[in-house]
Amino acid sequence: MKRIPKPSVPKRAVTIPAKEKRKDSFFESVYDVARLIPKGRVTSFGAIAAYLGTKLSARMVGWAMNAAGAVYPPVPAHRVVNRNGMLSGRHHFATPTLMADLLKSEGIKVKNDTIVNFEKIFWDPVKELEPE
DNA sequence: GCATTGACGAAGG
DNA sequence: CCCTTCGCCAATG
Repeated sequence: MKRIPKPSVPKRAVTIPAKEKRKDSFFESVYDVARLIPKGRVTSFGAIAAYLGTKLSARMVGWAMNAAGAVYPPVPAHRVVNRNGMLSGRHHFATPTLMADLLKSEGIKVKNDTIVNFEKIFWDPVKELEPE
């Protein structure tokens, strides 16, 4: 059992626009969207950030993902890659190959640490998920 | 408390 | 077209 390096889950909401008070914290929103990613599909940090209205803070999404492995329920962080479709976060998994392996298990082809047909399986929360 | 970094992204040179 | 810089916000040193 590997010890999780502390969730460091922020108790406070980040600088989300007040109208987006749907979640208590920015991280929570990120996890929620990430869990909504259909199997065999992937999305990018920027897409999630854009859905949350903080597209300029795409880095925060990545940071949230870092803590994602410590939250519950587990977040399929392996389905989240950068805008390039590269497995930028694979190095943060238990093993460098875990992320690619998980993606392959879902039918996603990974070539040279990059998702094949990234644009085809790209899942954009802004498009797929309609604002209430 | 200030400086640096970070699973990003868009813009500028 | 490739490389560099800025922005964003939070965490860590």
